[in-house]
Amino acid sequence: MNVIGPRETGQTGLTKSLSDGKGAILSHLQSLSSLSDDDRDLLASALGPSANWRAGHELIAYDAPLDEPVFVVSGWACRVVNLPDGRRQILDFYIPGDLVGYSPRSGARAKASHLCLTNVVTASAREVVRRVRQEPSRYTALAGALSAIEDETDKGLIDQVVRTGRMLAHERMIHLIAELYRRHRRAGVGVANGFAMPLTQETLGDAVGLSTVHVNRVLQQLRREQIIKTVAGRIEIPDPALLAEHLRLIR
Amino acid sequence: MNVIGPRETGQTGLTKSLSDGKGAILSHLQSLSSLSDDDRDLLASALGPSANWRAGHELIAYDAPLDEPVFVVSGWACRVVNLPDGRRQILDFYIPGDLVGYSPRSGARAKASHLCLTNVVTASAREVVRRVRQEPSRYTALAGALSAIEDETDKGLIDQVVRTGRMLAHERMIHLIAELYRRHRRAGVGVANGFAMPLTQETLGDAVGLSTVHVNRVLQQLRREQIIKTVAGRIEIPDPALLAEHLRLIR
DNA sequence: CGTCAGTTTGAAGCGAATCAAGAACAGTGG
DNA sequence: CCACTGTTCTTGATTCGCTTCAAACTGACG
Repeated sequence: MNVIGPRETGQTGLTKSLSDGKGAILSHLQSLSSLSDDDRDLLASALGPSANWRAGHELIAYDAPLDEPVFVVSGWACRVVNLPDGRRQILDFYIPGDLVGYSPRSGARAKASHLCLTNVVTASAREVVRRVRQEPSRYTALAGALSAIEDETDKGLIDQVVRTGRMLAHERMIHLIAELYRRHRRAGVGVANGFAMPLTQETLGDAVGLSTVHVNRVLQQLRREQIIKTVAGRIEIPDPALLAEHLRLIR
Repeated sequence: MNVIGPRETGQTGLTKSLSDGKGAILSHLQSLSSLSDDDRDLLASALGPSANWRAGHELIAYDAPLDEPVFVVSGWACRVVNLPDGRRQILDFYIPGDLVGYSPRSGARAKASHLCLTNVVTASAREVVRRVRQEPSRYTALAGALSAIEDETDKGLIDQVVRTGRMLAHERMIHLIAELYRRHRRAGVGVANGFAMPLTQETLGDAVGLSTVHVNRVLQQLRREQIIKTVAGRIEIPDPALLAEHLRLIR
C-alpha cells in the first residue's frame, strides 16, 4: 500500500490547468499583501507564457544568474545541494503559487541547484517583476509581496536548520508537514484539510535529513497517532488542533 | 587541558582596540569589493561610536525591527533559535568585521535572536548604510559589499543546512572550522594559520547540532589527525592543504 | 504479465546522546 | 599567595535513535 503518492500522473502538456495555477499564484500573493486592481491587472497581463518541465529537470543550475524568475503553476520544485559522494540535501520546496529564482540583487547567482521534483508548469515572472520594480509606487502590494517572499525564503531556511540541527525524526516530519500544510492553504491549493503529496519518501528524507526507511517508519507513527492520514497521494490533517498541539512543543 | 579557549578575557571597556577592529571591518569589506577613496572616507567618518556588550547580551530580539545595523569590532555574536524545551540551534556566527542586523528591506524584522557569545564591541553602521543607500553611485564598492554580505549570509545558512542535515559529526566540524578560518583570514583577524576560538564546546555543539561531549571527542580526533591544533584558546591549521583535502570530500 | 519505482518490514550495526564523575582551569575573595 | 567556586573540558559506560542491508510487497505502466 502506498503511503505517499503513486507517482505523479504527469502533465499532459496542455495549458489547460493554467486557470487553477494562476489561482494559486493569486492566492499566494494576495495572502502576502492585499492586491489592488493595478496589481491584479498587471498579473493578468504581464504573467509570461507557461512552460512544461519534466521531473528531474534542472530549472536553474548552481551559480547560474538569477535573471529569469518564474511562478510555479503546478507541480513541485526545490533547491538542492549535492555532496560529492552522492548524499544530497534539499533546502526548500516550491509549490504551486511560489516564485522561483527571484533575487532583488541584480547580478545575483543561484546558491544551489533548482530542481523539478515532479513535472512542473511554470509561468515567467520576468515582466511582472520588471514592471513592479519600475513603478513600485503603482504596484505597492506586489512590491511588498516580493519583499515578503524574500523574508519567507529566509525564514524557511532557518526552519530547515532548526529541523535538521535540533529536532528528532518525528518532530522534523511534523514541522515540515505543518509548514507545507500552511503554505498549501495559503495558496488555496489542496482543498479541505490536506494537500497533494507527490514526493517520494526518499525525497522527503533528503529534505529532513533522514534515511528513506526511517521516513517510512516515522510516517507510520504519525498515522497511528492520527496526526496525519495518507490517502491516494495526499496528506490529510484530520485534526489541525492536534497538529498545532504537537507543533507548540517544538517551536 | 583546555582544548578550546580559556573564557574570554573580557573587554575592559576601553575604545582602544578600535584600531584593530576597524581594521577587520576594512579588510572584510575590501575583500568583498575593492574600495575607492570615497568608500574609505565614508567608513572613516561615518562609522558610528562603539559600544560594549557583555557575553550573553541580546543585541537584537526576535522579531525586533532591523533598523540599527552594527559592525562587530571585536568578539563573537550569533543568531540563535531557542526551542521551548531548552534545546537551541545557532544559525550563524558574527566575527570581527561582520555586519550584524542589516537588511535592505525597510521594515524588516529579525528572524531570530541576535546574541553576544563573548563580550562584544560594536560600531554603529547606521550612518554608513544610510549614506550608501542615498548615493549608491558614489559608493559603488560599499553598495556592492552590502549586497555581497547578504549573499554570504544566505550561503552561510545553506551551508548550515547541509552540515546539520547530511554530514557526519567530524565532517560538520571540519566544514565549520574551515568556514571560520576562511572568514578570519579574509577579515585579517587572527594572524598566521589560525584564529582565536573563544567559544565553548557547548556553543559549538549548538551550532553543528551535536552534544557537548561529542564535540569534545570529535575535536580530539581532528587533533589526532593533525587537521587542527588547539593552543591557548586558538585553533591552528598546521596544514591548510590537508584541511582543503578533507573539505573536498564533503562539498 | 513482467518490469520497475516506490513502499514496507525485519535484523543488525553504528553514530551520537545521555549519564555520571573527575580533572583542569579562571576568577574570587580572604 | 592560596583555598574556594563555578565553568569548561575530559573520560568511561550505557543507551538510544537512526542507518544500513536485504528482502518482500504493492501498484502503475508498457
